[in-house]
Amino acid sequence: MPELPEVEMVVRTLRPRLVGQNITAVETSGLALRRPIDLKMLKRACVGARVDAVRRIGKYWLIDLSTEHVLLGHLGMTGRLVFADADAPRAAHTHAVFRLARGDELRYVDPRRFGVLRAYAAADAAQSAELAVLGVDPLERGFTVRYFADSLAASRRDIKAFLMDQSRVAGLGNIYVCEALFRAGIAPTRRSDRVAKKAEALHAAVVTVLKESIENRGTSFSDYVDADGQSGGNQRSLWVYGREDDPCRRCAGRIKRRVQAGRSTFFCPRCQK
DNA sequence: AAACTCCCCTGATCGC
DNA sequence: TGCGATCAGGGGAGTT
Repeated sequence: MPELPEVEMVVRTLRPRLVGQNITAVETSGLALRRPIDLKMLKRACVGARVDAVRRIGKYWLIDLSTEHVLLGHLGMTGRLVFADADAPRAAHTHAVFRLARGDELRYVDPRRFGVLRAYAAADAAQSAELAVLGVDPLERGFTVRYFADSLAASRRDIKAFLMDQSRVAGLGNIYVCEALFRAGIAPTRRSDRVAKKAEALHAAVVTVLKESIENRGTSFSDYVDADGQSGGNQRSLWVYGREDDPCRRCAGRIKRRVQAGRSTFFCPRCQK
């Protein structure tokens, strides 16, 4: 579910409600996410900690704690972070609860349990299994046209698979890959090293598609909400994703769907070459 | 290096 | 109305 813009919205809505707050206790459901949750490590990091900062790298959210630890999470397909009063009933599939000294709780809810929730010593986080493999975040300074063009030139995979690969560009998922390729006018099956000439246009398309979605508070198909419980509005601005057989908004031709790397790709055969 | 297949898990939807 | 098949915005492991 959540790709870079949705995680960015979660981080932005967490920040004012969480920074400066103190965590007094942590609980978990006992069920594993993608991997089992290490409750001992979560407690070591969180109990008695003050939240110093909330940030994002790719699709990961990070909470910096005064204990010199970092809480790191990924929302998978269906993960949510929600605030609730401590005595409010817990939603089904609540797998972690962080009690705040203020009296309320931050809860991690994830029906499909494809998410990640881990704590690291602050000095170790960047070298963690999750973060060490990530490429450049497309909204950071390091995402230059040069970096992107060189990276494209070095790959013979199709451009859809390339853009989905978090070790190249960290944060794009199925929706924004489809949208960025449409915006740049590039067919999803083109070989990466052969779109190098269009690297600048594709680079701009990636950045624009992400920024526009953030302005629209992210894309909500079914379950995505930010930490205030708000749905996004970007689903109304999509050009191709989820629009199989609908008319292209640019040329009025028919939007097609094909399966690539195990996932649906939506594209306009007339607008994307 | 990259493509495949299968896997993790729940829930919504669709065709019969 | 019920029921199974299929699909979903995520990633990873193991195999060619």
